[in-house]
Amino acid sequence: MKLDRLGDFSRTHRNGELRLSHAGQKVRLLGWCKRVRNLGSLVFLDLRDRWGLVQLVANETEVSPDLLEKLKAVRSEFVLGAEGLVSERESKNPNMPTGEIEVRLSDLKIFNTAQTPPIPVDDSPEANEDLRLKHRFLDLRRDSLQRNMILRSQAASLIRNYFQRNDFVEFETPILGKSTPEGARDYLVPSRVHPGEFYALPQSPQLYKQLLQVSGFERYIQICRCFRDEDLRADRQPEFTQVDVEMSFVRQEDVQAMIEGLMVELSALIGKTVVAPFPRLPYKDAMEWYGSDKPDLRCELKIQDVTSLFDKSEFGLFRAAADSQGKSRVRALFFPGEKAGAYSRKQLDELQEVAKQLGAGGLPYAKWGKEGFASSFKKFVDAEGEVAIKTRLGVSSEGLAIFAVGPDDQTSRVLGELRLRLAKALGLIDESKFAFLWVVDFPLLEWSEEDKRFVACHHPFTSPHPDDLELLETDPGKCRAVAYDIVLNGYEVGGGSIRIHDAETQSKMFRAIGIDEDEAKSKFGFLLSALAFGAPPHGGLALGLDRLVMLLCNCNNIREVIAFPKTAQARCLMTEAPSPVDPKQLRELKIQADRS
RNA sequence: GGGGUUGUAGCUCAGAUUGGUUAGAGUGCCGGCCUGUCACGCCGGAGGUCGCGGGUUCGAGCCCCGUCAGCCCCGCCA
Repeated sequence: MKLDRLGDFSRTHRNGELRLSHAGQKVRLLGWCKRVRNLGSLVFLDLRDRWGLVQLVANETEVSPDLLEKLKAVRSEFVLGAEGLVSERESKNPNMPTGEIEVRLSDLKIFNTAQTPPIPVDDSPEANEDLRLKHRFLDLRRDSLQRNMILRSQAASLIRNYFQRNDFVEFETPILGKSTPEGARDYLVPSRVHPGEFYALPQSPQLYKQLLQVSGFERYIQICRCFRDEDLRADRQPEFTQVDVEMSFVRQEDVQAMIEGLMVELSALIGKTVVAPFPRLPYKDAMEWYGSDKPDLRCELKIQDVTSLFDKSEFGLFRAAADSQGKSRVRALFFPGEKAGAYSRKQLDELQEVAKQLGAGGLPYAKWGKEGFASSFKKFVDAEGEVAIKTRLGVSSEGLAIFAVGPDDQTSRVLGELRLRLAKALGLIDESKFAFLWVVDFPLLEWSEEDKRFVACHHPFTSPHPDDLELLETDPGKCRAVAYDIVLNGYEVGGGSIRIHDAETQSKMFRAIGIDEDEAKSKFGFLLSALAFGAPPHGGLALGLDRLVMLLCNCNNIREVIAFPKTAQARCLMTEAPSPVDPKQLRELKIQADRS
């Protein structure tokens, strides 16, 4: 097919903006053909651009036979230029914004043809994700991804504007950095100039932003790509974007207030009203009530301790917990409602399967439904006992209670997960809500069975809680950190801390996690040295931009807000990265590939 | 590293009870007809390595073993 040249053809309007008020105007439009409807001597064509759709029409009594033939030759996704008169439609379409008008063609340019797309370019039904990723450039033409990418751009712009307004300085820190111990696996980049030596891509610009505080910039912001060579999830990509923030002379509350202001504005971007300050929940309470360090507060149900109800019970499993002096506890969740009370044997079995996979022995339950009281441990519960359970759990009518027994870390895991699943299945989550909260007072350190030492929960630059300083040397596992996560609808969308700003505390911290003086010097010498030259008290946080935008877009997968994401196996199906390289490149780098 | 799940026409899927003739549907695509369509309609047509390899069987889309790929989860992610 002979193509037209763009020449000096340019658009006078955007397709989606034409209205009845434009009637009578001669317009020039650009875009892609969404669909042709050929009625013989009357032909319609929907023309799509970034701003919307408009219907073009040609009628054999009005246009030349050549133009009509040309129009009939157009196929889906051809790239077109159209010239014509905006006219009121004979038959209007109330379902589209431009549905009152159409453009009566006087000229048509075909700038390019297109093969039949391997995936549908409209929104339903959605093609398999591997096909979508392979032809991502087509996938990105779809309305939903166009919307997501545009919202992402708006969010990034809002964020820059917000921090600019608040006197932050935007920085760019090195991508080629130094590999440090602790934390995630690094992506490494070989140095050609220094054979056998490697740069590491940043897991986060943590140390740079702290050093910029030492330099006196006081307020730092960077929207930066970070890299972690760990396995992927629906909300985790090997490269992701962080909104990195750091401030001098601040307390935890100052950082939180600054971020809350931003969240209010970001929420408003999609028409959600949220009220600051957000709830603050100590880590301990989050685990106790919600079984999670990132609870979804769109559902208000709380885990309850019911151990003491069973201190005289015949039910050995629960009785043992009551006798264990806190080593083991019986904890329960009650889901109110008819639907919960009517949970079937089969559904309960499925829940039990989930509980077992999470490490529980089984899933004791009690339910109150149309047939009255039923329970997996009913034979151990008399009428009085049932009343006691109902009173403790706050059961007023129908519903389902599930129980977990064992050490806290296990019962939290089980009940935390089942809380989410059941709340979702039972419609107990208010989907319209944007539920922010801060989880605070995280432990500073946790024991690593693998490494046989304490490791930092957050990172090794996190300040110990001032009240717990002594514990760092006497009982490190009990020491709290001045660290805080911001959680939205059950997703951790950011985390930060007040940092250690003096060399002595920093050395103490390194000691606590088993990094000796020599190692500390060789790995973090620059930091220790900087802290010794008048580092101000400082702290900050980093937001996961991808997750945040994912939630703004009402998606449950981070790939929907990343233009060119990778698969769960960390491949790009479009470019087929990663790939073997030319042996010559390896020789230059003095690297041998071992593909065994 | 482990567990679960999916893979059949360009795309989305069906293919049951028990392994049995020529593997179907919708949509898309190609051709014809059609002056008010907008998920256009009507008529006709083309289109299949049932992911790949091996095995069991007289016979495998279906059963078995292996393998590859997508997705979800655990571990991992300071």
